[in-house]
Amino acid sequence: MAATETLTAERILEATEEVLRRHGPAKATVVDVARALGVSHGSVYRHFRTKAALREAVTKRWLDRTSERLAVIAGEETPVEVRLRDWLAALFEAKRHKAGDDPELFATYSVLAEESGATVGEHITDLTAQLARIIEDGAESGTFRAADPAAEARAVFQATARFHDPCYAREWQQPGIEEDFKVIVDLLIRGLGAPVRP
Amino acid sequence: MAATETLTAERILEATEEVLRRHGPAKATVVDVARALGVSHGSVYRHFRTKAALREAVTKRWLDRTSERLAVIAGEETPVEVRLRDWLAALFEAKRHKAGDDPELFATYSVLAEESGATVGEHITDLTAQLARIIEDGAESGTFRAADPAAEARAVFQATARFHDPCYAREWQQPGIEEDFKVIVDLLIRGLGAPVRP
DNA sequence: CAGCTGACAGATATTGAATTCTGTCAGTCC
DNA sequence: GGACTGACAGAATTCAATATCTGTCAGCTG
Repeated sequence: MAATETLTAERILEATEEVLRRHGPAKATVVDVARALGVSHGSVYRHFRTKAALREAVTKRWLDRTSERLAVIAGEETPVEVRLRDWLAALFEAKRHKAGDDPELFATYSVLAEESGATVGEHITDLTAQLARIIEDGAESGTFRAADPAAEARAVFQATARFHDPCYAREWQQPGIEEDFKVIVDLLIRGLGAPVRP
Repeated sequence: MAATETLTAERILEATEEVLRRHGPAKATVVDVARALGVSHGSVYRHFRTKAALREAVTKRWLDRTSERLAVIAGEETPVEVRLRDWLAALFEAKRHKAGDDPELFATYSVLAEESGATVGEHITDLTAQLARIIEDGAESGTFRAADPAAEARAVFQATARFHDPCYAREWQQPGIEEDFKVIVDLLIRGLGAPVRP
């Protein structure tokens, strides 16, 4: 399809996503990607030095989509304790939705993420920075008494790992998980120094 | 060794641990265990209905050893916020020590735990009950204002997963993990209603 | 006769030969 | 001459034959 257009990194990434969706992470080959694009696999290597680099780029695209959506929430003007809660809920909801909607594709991306340690690390740094911004805002407005927003952001992120780390994906569909989420987030927000919600 | 003694479940469990240590979870067979004991593998099946049951029993023994050690701390008479901190630190230290000391054996037991969902579930229920007791004590003494100690115990356990869940084992040796632990535990203890430590 | 053995059927794992894949590059085609 | 092809070497993966393991049970043994 559309073999007439010039071959770009973007088009290769799209084709790679499609091949991964179809074949899964174990069986998706560079030859498959080239075939889907109607080119020889040598051409793919002109844009990505290795198969690992190609997979890493696909992973980055996928992670960035979530980062961008969360950045919107982090930038809102709502009260910080509401904003923090919304942000964490949005992260949880995004992950749970992806995992529940198409478990196979989610498993595929989980494998990719496992491979691409550095890329995932950057993604986590990014998300933690968003959290730190919210906590800083809270410190300025007097809602939180944050001694070290960056450290507390990391703590909040890690303490809620159960609701965003793929290794817990199977638990996201269980009943009662919403309550678990609420109790942990309440504890953390109170720990940051905010008054308890009614 | 000691092939003259009668064959008991206990002796089989010991031999199984040894075989697992030697061969790893993938290659440890019932025949190996029987050979180590100097009996036929049919005899092993007299005490454990299946290989899975045998592995589950080994896993339970291993988990129970940790539970027992932690129960001692949970039962101490120290101030609750100190006791809670000590308990969580002991859990972290126990896991980290096992993982760092003999990574291969730890990986073996992680695989076993993965297989034995029910047994691990009971172990977690047990640990959470210990935590709940500490939080209840804190509520009685007025240090914590616990609305629902059982729920909060689960929350504290899950929020500190990074420091006891085997899926994070590789991070336990990294520098800075101690600080991460402290920030999360501080946040949780403050969230439970305790005053901040100096 | 209670506890154990060892042969057995079906399921699972191992092995090595044959295939497919990755990454390169000299050469082709606009 | 810059983008692309396709043949190639070595690495990684299949696949099927082969071996091992699990779980059972009739019969042995002390």
